[in-house]
Amino acid sequence: MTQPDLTPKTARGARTQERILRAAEAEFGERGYHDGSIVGITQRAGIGQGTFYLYFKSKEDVLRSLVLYTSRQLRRFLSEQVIDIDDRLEAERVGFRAFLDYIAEHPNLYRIVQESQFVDAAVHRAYYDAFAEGYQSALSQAGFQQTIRDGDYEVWAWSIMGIMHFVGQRYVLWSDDRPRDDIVDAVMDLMINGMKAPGS
Amino acid sequence: MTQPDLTPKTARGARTQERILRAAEAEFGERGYHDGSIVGITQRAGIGQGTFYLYFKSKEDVLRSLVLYTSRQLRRFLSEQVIDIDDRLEAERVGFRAFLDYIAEHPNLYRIVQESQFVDAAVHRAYYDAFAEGYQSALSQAGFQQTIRDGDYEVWAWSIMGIMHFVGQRYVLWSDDRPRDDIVDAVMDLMINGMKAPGS
DNA sequence: ATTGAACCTGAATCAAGTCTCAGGTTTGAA
DNA sequence: TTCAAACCTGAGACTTGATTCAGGTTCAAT
Repeated sequence: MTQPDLTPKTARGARTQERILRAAEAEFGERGYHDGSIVGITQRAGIGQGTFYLYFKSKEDVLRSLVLYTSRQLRRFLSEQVIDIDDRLEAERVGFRAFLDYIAEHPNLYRIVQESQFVDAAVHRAYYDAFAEGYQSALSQAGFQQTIRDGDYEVWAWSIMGIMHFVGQRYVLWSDDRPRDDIVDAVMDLMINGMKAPGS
Repeated sequence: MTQPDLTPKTARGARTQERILRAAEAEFGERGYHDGSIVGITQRAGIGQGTFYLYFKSKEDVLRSLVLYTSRQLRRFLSEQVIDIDDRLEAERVGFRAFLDYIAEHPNLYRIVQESQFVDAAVHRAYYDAFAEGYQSALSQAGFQQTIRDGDYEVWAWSIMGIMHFVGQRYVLWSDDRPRDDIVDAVMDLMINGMKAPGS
């Protein structure tokens, strides 16, 4: 009843686990979670089917791993891009641009995160909670320094994530017919200045 | 090779088709599209399995029907709520509130629309394109009347949809620990005034 | 009362795909 | 060189569920 330890013990094992992860990213990204198969993953990885189960408990388990991986990688990437920008609004612009570039570069990972909502809702929610928390504290900091207005930063954080998600979906994943810079400008204009007419 | 006509010819048939649709809404909403089954749908509807195929080509087909149904119903509902409000910003507030109330009332339908992304991407995208178009033309109208600032209304429309989606997901579907009015106020504050600090 | 189009049934068919397992190979520390 | 832990294999046991179909029922028009 004690489940075996699935951690690779040698460099060879670590390499194989990594190949499985990359193969699963391609398989799920291209065919979706349900149509994607273990056979497909192991073939892409160039290993036997049984090998998959040396490193992952199940099909669901590898999806979870991919979501956690994406969460860490994307948050690290965004914070790296923004680390030495003092102005919050400028950081917002750079971060938004970096996000669009990331999903353009990793559409499969991004799709997998979305689909995880219907496979393991908890891991999907944890992904967004982690982002929201980071955003909210960045906004609080900026508010304290008077870089931005006072406001309900928790709700704002979720609003900003919503904008990023939908705009990224529409203008990067579905079609990239418009220059990314224009998109970023339009969004920043809305987020910074709002919709209110000048004389009112 | 000519596929049969699946339209109900009598009131009885129409009633049965409607029961299937409602049963599928519950089944897919509660168990998800993939875990949901035709057996489950037909049992909820109180009919035989074969009857399902008198009115729907396949499992996918009934999902498509539900998405189209939701698209029409939600857009009708929102435009009804907003029809005699002249001020666009006030209309925005009322529309947003109505949207939150709708998904609180119909979480299953809303989940199904989301999941359709991974079953029939075209119908999912059409759902959002229809909304975006409506939004964009409402914003253009308001811009013409100087109710709102000039801007990239297409990108703004997708931004607003993103906010509605994420905020609805977080504060209605995942948890309703905060009063809906507060949420609406916080979002409207951001959308109307932006984040910019007063003296800058 | 008759009739045929519309409607309904659910057991059987059939395809897919996850996960296990018994047996074989590789590796590196002693 | 030895040997035990780690690693790898892939056929097949097993489950699940969408869809079909041959046969039965309802109902409204004649």
